[in-house]
Parts: sequence; structure tokens; C-alpha cells
Amino acid sequence: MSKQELEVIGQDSACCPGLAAAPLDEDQAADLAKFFKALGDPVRLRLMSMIASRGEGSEGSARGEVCVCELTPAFDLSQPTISHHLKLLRQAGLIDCERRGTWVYYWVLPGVLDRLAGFLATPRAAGAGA
Amino acid sequence: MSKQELEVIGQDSACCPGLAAAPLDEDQAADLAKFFKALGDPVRLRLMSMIASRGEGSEGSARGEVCVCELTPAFDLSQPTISHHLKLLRQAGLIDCERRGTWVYYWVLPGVLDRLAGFLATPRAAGAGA
DNA sequence: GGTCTGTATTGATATTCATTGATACAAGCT
DNA sequence: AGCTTGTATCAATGAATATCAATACAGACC
Repeated sequence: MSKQELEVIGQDSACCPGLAAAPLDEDQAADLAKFFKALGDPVRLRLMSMIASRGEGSEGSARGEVCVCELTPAFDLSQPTISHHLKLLRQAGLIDCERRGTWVYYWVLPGVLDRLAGFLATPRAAGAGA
Repeated sequence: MSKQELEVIGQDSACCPGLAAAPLDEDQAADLAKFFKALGDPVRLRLMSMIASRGEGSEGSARGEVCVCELTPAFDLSQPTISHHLKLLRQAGLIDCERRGTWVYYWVLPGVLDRLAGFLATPRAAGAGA
């Protein structure tokens, strides 16, 4: 098995070597760019932040959900637009949602942000400052 | 302008609270999305990876530069296209370059990747797995 | 000077993307 | 059943983007 699945940052893998560890091949780059592309929009980044600041829901106690009805009014955008951005974040594998009665709740998929952070961090993160 | 500069992840600040710490306001989100947007393209992510894997040039000894002449042939894209992507990465504040003789060398701006990593990492990065 | 190589810029084109109004769907309520 | 509210999807449009061929620019070398 050379690399049978290249689960770059998949769901459960221990995450890839890191951006600065070695040059990415095309497939790895495509998979990872998907995440950054989703975060590369101010609206989506704010949405992520609003959802993530409720907790990432890793333990199972408080999953840190946010109702769409709390997200939409925070923007000067139409409701379909917010819904669209939430869909993109979900398709990117950053968040998930569940309908409960009339309302839909979103939460950050556990571990994704930390895996991305680990990917960006340089091996010897030494004297960054000054 | 109330908050004098809001240097979200600027150049020298200690970096913002983090994505999951508190909801970002519009300006913070716009500033940060710029970085992720630049990384949200497979070609640029590969370029970044190729440059970053040469070292981030923080100490001052080996800055870890890469000649454009090493980058371009790694892609099935025209030379202007690669040049364009490098320009975007530079405008985003991720890399910088210098011409030396005929060749142009690029390197990763020190600390940027680690600041971004710190921004993404959740406060209590606890049991992500299982 | 002229020429050659490496890199950036320009102009054009095709594609992608963000946004909206209109509409459909889902669930609660009367 | 009808009505109302919350959310998603559809269709259309304008803006942004990736890409290339052609060209300009910079420096080395003759």
C-alpha cells in the first residue's frame, strides 16, 4: 500500500506532514485547498467563528450548536445567501447541521480546526516574534 | 475609526483571540479571510508548500528561498499563471521576493503560518480523536 | 549596441462565485 | 385543512478569478 487513500486531513487520520514539511502533491493540495477556500470568505469566516465560539463539540456534552435564526440577523445579507454559505461550509467538511423542529442547528465538526492548525504550524515554530 | 488599527493578525501583533474564542467582527473577518483565500487554491497551496518546505527564514541564517525557475516547471501551467499566483500570495502577505541577477527568489514571511495556525487552533484542543 | 534567458504585466476569455427574489419544503399551530 | 414561521433550493445576474498568448521588463553575456 503506497498511499491507498491519501486521506490528507480526512476525518480520523493523524493529519499530514504539514505545509512546510514537504511539497504537497496535486491531490493533497486539492483536498486541503478545499478547507481554506471555504474559510477564504469574510462571511463564511464570521459564520465559522460564530459557530465555533460556541464550542467545538468534541466531548459530547455541550456540542455547541447555533441556530440559523441566530446567524442570519447578524449579517446584512439575505437569508438565502447565509443558507448558501452554510451549505458551502458543510460541503467543505467544516460543519454539520441537524433540524430540530422548525429550527436548524449547526456545529463545528470536531477536530477539523485543530487539524488545519497543525497543518499550518511549522515544525520548529521558534522565534516568530521579533 | 474607533479601534485604531485592528491589526488582526498583522505583522507583529500577538495575534487575535482565535476563531473559536469569540465571534469575529466584519473587519477582522475580512482581514483574515484574505489569508485563507490565498491558500484556498490548489496551485497556490502547492506553491506555498514548495516555498515553506525550504524553511521559513526566521533566524536569519538560511532564509529558505526558492527560485521561480524551480517552481514553474513543477506545474502544467504557463509561466504567467504561476507568476500571477505568486503575486497573489505576496499581496496576501504570505510570501515576499527579491530579484538577484536574472532570477527571483521567494520565501515565506516569518511567523505568518504559525500565527494562522494559532488562530485556527481551538483553546482547549482536547480529545479530538475518537 | 544586440541578443538571450528569466520573470512580470497586459489583454482577452471562460469559468466560478456571491448575491438576490421567488419559490419550495418542513414543522408547528389553529 | 389552512396559516405562519424558519430554512433550503432554484434561476438569474453581475463580479471576481484562473488561464493563456503576446508583450514588456530586467539583467547577463556577446
